[in-house]
Amino acid sequence: MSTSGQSPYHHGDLRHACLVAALELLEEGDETTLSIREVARRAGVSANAPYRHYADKDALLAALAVHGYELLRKDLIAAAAQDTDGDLVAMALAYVHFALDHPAVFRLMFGHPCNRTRPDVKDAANATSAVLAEQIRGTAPKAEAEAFLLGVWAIVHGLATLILDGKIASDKPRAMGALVTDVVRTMTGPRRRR
Amino acid sequence: MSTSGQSPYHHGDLRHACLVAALELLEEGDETTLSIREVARRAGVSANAPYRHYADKDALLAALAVHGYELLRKDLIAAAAQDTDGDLVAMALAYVHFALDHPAVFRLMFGHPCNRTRPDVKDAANATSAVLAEQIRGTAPKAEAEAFLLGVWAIVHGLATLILDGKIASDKPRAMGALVTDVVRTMTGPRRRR
DNA sequence: TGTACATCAGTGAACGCGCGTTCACTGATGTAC
DNA sequence: TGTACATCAGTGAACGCGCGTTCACTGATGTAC
Repeated sequence: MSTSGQSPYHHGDLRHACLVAALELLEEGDETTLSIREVARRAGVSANAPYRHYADKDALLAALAVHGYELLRKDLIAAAAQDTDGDLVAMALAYVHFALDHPAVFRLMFGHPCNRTRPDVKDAANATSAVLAEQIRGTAPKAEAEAFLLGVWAIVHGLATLILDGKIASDKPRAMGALVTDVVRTMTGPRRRR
Repeated sequence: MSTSGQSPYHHGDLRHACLVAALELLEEGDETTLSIREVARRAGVSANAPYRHYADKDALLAALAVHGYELLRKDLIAAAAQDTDGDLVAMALAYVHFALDHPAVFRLMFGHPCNRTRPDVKDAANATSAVLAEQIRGTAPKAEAEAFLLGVWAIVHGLATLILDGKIASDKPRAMGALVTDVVRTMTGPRRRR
């Protein structure tokens, strides 16, 4: 495997290059602008070369989703280390920031059918939500552990998607981070005057 | 405008028929299976007839989104009447049920670019979230009204999308409705032992 | 160290497909007189 | 009540497009002897 030479007939690591190109495409637009042909173009390779490494388009999408779940999982683990006991703010921020940083990947990860059909994607998804679940359970009131877990997940996921879809405006001087912090504190903190 | 006759050259209400056909298509699959040509086929009309009523495909999608927002708004208003003071369960259930009953429309309403570009869609979206906001504000603790509003919206929207995307399993005997009720009560009710 | 050969990772051309959209057109409708 | 005509709402054929995917192929690589 040598990458030297003027016109390398062998690419070197086309599998990875395809993944990177596909991620670039997703960052630029949405899932509909992603095609095997464009990925091949970006990788500087003929239109059918990617088929050496991905059985079909679905396989490439699945690989992207798996990659996304791994990234998110790492972010969540790093954030969990910052959250002191009883506080879930750092994790919530990590979740929302991931969505804002990789909108199309995030949508692919949660909306695409490959989540239902591909075992590898399901595994990656489960591994990621396990991190989330463990951290949330650590701060949950004992009697309502299950509902609290789903509630917090729904809050961070809901905030992420609503912001992503422009339903929660950011035209205020207040930053998104402050907003997320506020909401999470309000909904998970001790309830005050009704 | 007569619908009698053996082979009506004039359809009668093709505008509406297109909308209905498009909704059917969305219920059956996802947004990618929706095409002007298929809509025309369903309506029993030539491939370009819909262009009499919708400028282009985007206009049709926008009309679908607007229709979806109006349906959701009506559901929310009906639910609001059922919610006694301080309780948001009926509205939460209405929101989630709408998403489960019309998954593709729901995704279109929140994920599609026409939400950002089409003023009519934005108006419909605002009218719908206004209903939500008014009802939630009525039960919000005074000092945290804004954060509480976003928090509750995030919970219902998060639950809806997570369930829709199969992230929250329904294989337990426990019904989705009970789950949603539980989560909403837990997250909005008085906080107990930590 | 050199060579034959299996294997791997690409190429280039071609396929069929369904799509969005446009064009020139025609059949039906309703209104003015 | 009858007729000319503008207008509306469809038709049918065609366009170009980019796509996913397959095919037979070739250049490069590495390994056995």
